[in-house]
Amino acid sequence: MKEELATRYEPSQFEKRIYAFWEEGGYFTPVVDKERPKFSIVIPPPNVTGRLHIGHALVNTLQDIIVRWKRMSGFNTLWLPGTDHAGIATQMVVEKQLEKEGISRFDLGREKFVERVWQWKEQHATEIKDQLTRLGASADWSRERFTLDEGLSRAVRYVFVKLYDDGLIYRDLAMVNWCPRCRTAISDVEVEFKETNGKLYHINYPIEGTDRFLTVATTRPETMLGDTGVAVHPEDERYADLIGKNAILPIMNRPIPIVGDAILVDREFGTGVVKVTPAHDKNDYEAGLRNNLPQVQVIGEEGRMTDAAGADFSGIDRKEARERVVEMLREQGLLVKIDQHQHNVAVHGKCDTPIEPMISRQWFVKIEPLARPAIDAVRNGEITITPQSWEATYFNWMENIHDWTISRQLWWGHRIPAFHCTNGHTTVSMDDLTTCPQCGAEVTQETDVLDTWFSSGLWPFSTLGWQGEGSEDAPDYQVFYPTDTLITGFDILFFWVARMIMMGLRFTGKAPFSQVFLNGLVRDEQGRKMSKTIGNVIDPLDVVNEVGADALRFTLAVSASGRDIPLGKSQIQGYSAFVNKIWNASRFAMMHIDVDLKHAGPIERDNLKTVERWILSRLNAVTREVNKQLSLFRFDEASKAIYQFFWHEFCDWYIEMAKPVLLGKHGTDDDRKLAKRVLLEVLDRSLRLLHPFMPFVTEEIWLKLGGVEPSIMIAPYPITEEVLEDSEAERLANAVRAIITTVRNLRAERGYTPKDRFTLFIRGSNPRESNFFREYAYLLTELARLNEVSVEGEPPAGAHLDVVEGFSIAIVFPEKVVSAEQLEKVRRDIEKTRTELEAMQAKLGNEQFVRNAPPQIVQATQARVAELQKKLETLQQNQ
RNA sequence: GCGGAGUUAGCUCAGCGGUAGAGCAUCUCGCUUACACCGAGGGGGCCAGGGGUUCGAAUCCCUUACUCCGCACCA
Repeated sequence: MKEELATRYEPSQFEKRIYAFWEEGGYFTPVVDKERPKFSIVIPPPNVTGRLHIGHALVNTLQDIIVRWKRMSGFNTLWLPGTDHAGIATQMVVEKQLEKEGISRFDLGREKFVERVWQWKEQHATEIKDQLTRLGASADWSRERFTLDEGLSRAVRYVFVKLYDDGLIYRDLAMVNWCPRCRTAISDVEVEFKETNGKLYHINYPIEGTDRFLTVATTRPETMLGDTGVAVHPEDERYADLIGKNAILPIMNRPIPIVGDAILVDREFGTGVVKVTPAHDKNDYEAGLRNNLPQVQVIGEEGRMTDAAGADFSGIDRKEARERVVEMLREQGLLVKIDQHQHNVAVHGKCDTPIEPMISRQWFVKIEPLARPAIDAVRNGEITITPQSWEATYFNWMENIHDWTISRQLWWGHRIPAFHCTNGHTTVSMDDLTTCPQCGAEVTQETDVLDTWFSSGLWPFSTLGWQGEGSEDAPDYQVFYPTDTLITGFDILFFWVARMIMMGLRFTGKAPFSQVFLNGLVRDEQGRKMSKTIGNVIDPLDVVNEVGADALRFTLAVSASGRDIPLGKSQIQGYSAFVNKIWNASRFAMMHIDVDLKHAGPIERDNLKTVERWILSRLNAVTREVNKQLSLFRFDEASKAIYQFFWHEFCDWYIEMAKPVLLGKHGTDDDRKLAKRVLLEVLDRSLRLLHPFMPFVTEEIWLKLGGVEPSIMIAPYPITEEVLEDSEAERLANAVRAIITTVRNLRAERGYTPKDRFTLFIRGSNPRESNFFREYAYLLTELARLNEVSVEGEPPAGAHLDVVEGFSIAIVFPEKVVSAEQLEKVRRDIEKTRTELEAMQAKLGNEQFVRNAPPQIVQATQARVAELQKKLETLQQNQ
């Protein structure tokens, strides 16, 4: 080898250079060719709100592993990157920025404000790209998309218009979730419930014309100002006579009817009397419709009380209003009691502000017709979800889905393509209108924008050039749609995954992807959620700077099983040691390899010795395992398999076994040549196996091996080759390893030093085995530190006897007093062997076991018994 | 309330019907010319409790307890 590796593994020395090398090579960009087998995947577009966190590092590492694996496996592979405009979230961060400057978005006005958000977007989209680059993401940046791009916006507009024309989008006055802080309606999925220790207020409502009261209980006394009725259960004897009478609403002194409503009222709960506020509670809203109760809006869009709440309250905040209402009730003697009450408060997931249910005119998607095919697609296996347990959650949600509120009273987003005229006509149109098609009056465009997830729902096809009817021949769409795999967090299963499935099926007639893998949440070592308040947040870029991208990626892969992922410094450190190991093993190999891959020629299998056959056979098995586990999204199993092989088989054993030959201490020149060739082979294949997990270090090393391909990332991914399988070589090599381990154990147990040398007697059960041990006597001598290995001789009396992997061995130790501790150890060994033997014999003595268990199990048990018997007898001779 | 997941070595988890595993941590011994981010070796578990199915259960079924996550939500 001409080139050598640096003495120390320092990722910062080459990671950026390697990434630039890939970009220059154009390896991230697939060809647009319908004939070639393709693999495509779209990134879950990160929000342009800020920097990427460790969760992004995870989801993008997992995608890159799959993408690199598929690309090396011969697929024409596209990983399409991009970002999401993230309506509310981005608007919020920019508003906060403005706040620091002492202005609000209203001071700027819509147009100027949106300009500011675009500036923000440009800056952060660049930053996000840089971060993904540092992680090694092999995404095709030439196809980078943003949800507000012109093409994607056209697709959004087309979908909106089409759904409207099909009667699946409507505009209506309805009870919606209103966020007073963001001053917009939000959809059901954006509402989160927070368990809160609140209060339950019991209030007396006087009954008109009597001196009786009805006691109602409420958690939100301020809403009573908008009460327009009191409900009891129609069959409740306690109150039956009151139905039809009026109660007097305290403070407001307004008569409100007492109605019977079996749906709203649960007789058993509380006093069995419910105040009805149709304008500020979903259940009350419906009860109000049933009983013809008027809707009085007492809380406005900003969470302040309206004029309808009366002069005492108009304009004050809803929180303050609550205190004042309670105070007034107390003064009037109508407050019965206040109980502690634990209940769930609905808050806006983005800003934690308590939701105000409110009647408002909004745009909705009639969802049921879209949901049905989406349910079927998962049910009939067109789409699989991994881990499968999420399918139940998916069905549960889809089957109980409610219409989707898609309008947002925001400025940042896709403006709804509806045009209102002064005569009250509304027209939805692909083209911008200036006059009303119905009456010719002037029109203005709807000011609301669409829910961010409306555009994200089209992501798998809008990013590939689909823009509605007539755009289906877009080349990327033709070649890469439908995509194959979607990898994302389970937290956006409803927000995003479900919507993509619905939209994809509706508009392209195809499921947008066939496999969904939902990854877990990254947590800290103690399983806690990472949060700024706890201070346990790990910034992926810090880790990359510290230990390199490869160590971080490998740690994430090893930890990712679909469940929550505990991540801490110790884990990352452990796997950065592994990268270091790869580096140093490669360094060692390259000191001996003297011909590059291009000129190495095929391996002459007939000349291979047992140890070489063994390592190649093991490598082949690992290759099978990795390919299989990756196809199942078992990143943990796949990465652990290579880790185990590379470190504990290749480095710990094979390299050590090859050293005597490589260093010229043993064997012929041809032996050495062959050993070098095998060393190169195993290193090459291992690097290729590892590449999807550790792209940088594998490339840095592999380039120096002089392969045919210009980059490891387009070299073929190893596949299983039957000729490499060799169970006999594995059996014999395992025996050698076990014998060496046994000698090492005994050395330690008996208190000998590494310098003490022993004589080993070993016997094969046939001439072939004897020859094998004769051939590898030098290895036993070297690695077990012996002075002699005797294959023929009879061990002298007093030698330590044992049976290892079925082979009888005897070891002659130099004179040394055997301590009580050592005798104890022998005794325990015997005890352990005897216990197992007895258990096995009992099994065989059980007629039902022999009769019912599969024959191979019975045989294996018999074989084990024979082995244990032999071992027990041998061990007993040591006493 | 409905649904899902979990409870295995000190920690984090894998194994999901046939002799209890890994990583980290811990202890002992070693600076053997790739690597001390190393090597060799050791200790440590009635697989949450109970019941059942089976020749055989950490693994399947039932049940209890606790934890977590969705969804729904009673004022």
